[in-house]
Amino acid sequence: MPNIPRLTDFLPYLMAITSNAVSSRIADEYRLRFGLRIPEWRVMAVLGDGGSMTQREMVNATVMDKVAINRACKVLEERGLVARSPNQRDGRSHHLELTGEGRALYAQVMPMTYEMFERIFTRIEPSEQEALKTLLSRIRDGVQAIDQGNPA
Amino acid sequence: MPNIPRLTDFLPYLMAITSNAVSSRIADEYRLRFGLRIPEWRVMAVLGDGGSMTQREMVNATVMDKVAINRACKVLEERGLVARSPNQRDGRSHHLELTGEGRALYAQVMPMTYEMFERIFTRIEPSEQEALKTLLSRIRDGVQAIDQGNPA
DNA sequence: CCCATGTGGTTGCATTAGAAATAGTTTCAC
DNA sequence: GTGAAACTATTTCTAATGCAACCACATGGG
Repeated sequence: MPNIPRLTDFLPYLMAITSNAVSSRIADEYRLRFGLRIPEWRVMAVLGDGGSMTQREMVNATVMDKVAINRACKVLEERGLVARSPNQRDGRSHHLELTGEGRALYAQVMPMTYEMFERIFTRIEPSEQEALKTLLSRIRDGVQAIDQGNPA
Repeated sequence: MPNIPRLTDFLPYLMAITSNAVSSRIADEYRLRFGLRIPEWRVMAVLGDGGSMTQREMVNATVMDKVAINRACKVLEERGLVARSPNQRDGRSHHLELTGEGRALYAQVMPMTYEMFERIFTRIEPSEQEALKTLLSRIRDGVQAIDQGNPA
């Protein structure tokens, strides 16, 4: 049986520092070139992909906090990248979508994102990338299985 | 050629949310049972594993910020889990090590850590865990290769 | 219709993380 | 030996993150 793990051999730690390295590398690039932070980029990504949606729908589509979504939307709205329109079905929420300017930026941001990703993951074969995705998904399942037993 | 990635299919995003899920699950457990936060646990882990060392050595041994190390050490010292002793060779720094009480807590914390890890990763075969480690290491290499070209 | 309850969104507050500035110490060239 | 430059640790300041309370509207039961 494996004994007490060294920190530098402990998977949750390795995942944290690796994810952090990747994220902050990409985040620097976004801020530098587009003045976008990660939450704002994520909102643009879901709106660019999914079209018009409410904040709640964005929360469901991502694992982001509703406050993070709200703040990101507010910033993007002030920059004229996102527009709100009333929701007839529910007066509490609005439909949000990219403006023309927003779509123009989206068209710039996404290729850069993909290029950035390719540079970092050049040496990782596509098959390995797929394997990693399913592995990560299974790990999330493992966490969730425990959360079921120990609801916060 | 793959086109613009969906957020929910974008590896850096998946890594971030997965790592976050794992970390916060473990962090809750630490805080609940031992009143330790992640940085404090990490310091205990390296001291428990490596014996006496300076803060700078801890910074090198982990990827943690020097401020985070310093704050964690201060908290642990105030709780009597870690002790400082002067460094004859260099008056700027101290040697830090676990006290008896610190080692006692370490002996409790580490098995719990490992048990927690096993619960989350039950369904991930040891061979897959190893594969994941090397994959993460290669991804870090990829980030570093870019940082070389674009020094901050 | 009216009240109780639930939900989307917003704001405020506390916690955390990191960058920049500071103090004290060492090292090295001269 | 002295002064400049570099380094360890610490403090301070600012930005980011997440939680909890809150408001406005919606829904369902009486």
